[in-house]
Amino acid sequence: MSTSGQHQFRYTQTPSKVLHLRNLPWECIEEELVELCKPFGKIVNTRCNVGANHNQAFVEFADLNQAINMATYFASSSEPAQVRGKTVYIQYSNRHEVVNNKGPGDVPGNVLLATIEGVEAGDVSIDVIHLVFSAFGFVHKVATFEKAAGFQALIQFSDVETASAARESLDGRSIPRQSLSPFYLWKYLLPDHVSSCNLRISYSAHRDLSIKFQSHRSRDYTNPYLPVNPSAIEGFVQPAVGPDGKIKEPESNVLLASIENMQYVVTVDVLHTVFSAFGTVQKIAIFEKNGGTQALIQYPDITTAAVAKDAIEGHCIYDGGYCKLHLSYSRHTDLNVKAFSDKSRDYTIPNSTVWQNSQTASMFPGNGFSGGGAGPTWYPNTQAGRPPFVSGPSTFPGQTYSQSSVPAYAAAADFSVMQPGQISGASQPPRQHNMGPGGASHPGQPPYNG
DNA sequence: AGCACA
Repeated sequence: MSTSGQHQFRYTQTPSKVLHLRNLPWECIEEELVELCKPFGKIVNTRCNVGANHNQAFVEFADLNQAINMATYFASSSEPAQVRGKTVYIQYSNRHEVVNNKGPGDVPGNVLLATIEGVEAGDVSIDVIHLVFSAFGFVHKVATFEKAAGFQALIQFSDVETASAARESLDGRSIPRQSLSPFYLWKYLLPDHVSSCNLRISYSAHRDLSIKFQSHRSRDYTNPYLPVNPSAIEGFVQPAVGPDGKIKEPESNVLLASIENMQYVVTVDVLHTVFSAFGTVQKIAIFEKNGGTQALIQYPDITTAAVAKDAIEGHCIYDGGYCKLHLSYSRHTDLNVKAFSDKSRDYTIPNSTVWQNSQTASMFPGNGFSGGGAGPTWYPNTQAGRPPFVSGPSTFPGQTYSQSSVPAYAAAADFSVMQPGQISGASQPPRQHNMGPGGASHPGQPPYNG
């Protein structure tokens, strides 16, 4: 002690919340440092493998007193600090913060930067990106763009934790060619010519993306009132003006859906699922007209209706061309429907407990995607001739192959998103407000409740 | 065993 005191005397150390550690085992890892240091306080940063021998490190504590605690403890302890049996020498660093080896893309934030490798910008739609990332939590905004690195997207989550979970699970993975969603709309995620589609994900320095328009390049799922950029929508799904220059119908917050080739029963629940992908559905009414089935779907605003209309128009609810949807704007602006019947719903009436349970969580098309490629793919025409939805909500197809709870993306080679019906939330009101397609929540994260 | 720079 007196000798070491003399050494200390030669190298006068002013206390710092950064400690310098030396004589560490070669290529000591962060976890080993943390193990050694965390009893003394909160570690905010580390830097390992410093020096020619890779046997030095820096540890930064949140508080100076924590560093002092550690330094003085080992200075007077008969048991030296050790890592893997090697004595570690600890002093105050002559620096006051750790600058670590993390690049800018490694600094956690709530916005992710995804580079989608091996695709052209037009190959992966913003809806697919939204679907994939929504498995981890509510996606606030998405912006896509092309850079030298390729096709990229910024995905904004509520918080760092959600973004980190998504990054951990998705970085280096591929977007699967098709999901197992029974909803044809979300079944084929990639065009045929795309052979692989790797995701490289880092953190963006952005905290809040500025989205000017809802378009095929950018979406703000928190703001249904954001105007749709007509030029950006153009060529995305359906131009609003026909080739014959026909005057487009006046927009409305209520959509009229005609269901063509309705080989299977289309229930209010099914429509709610499909249309909720674009925003809050307020009311639905199903009726017969001219021997066909039609439905009115009411959104709170025109913008949401416009986005939904453009995205869904001409798509089929089921694979095989079944239940093809044709959409137009209704002249209605506020439907007068029964709160709960087999042909209508008013979701704006709170606490309609009769149907609430079936509405919560189990109604997202994105949830159908799963199983690491191993789960059964659901086709309406393989259900032993039985129409899929006749028995009501409990036979929602996503639940027909529900398995035990699996963490999202647990499978080795493919996507594995939790199954519908596994999100607990029987007490959640049906307010999957502004959820995009596949607005599934990660386990432990309740659906967004605006 | 004695302070990094990406």
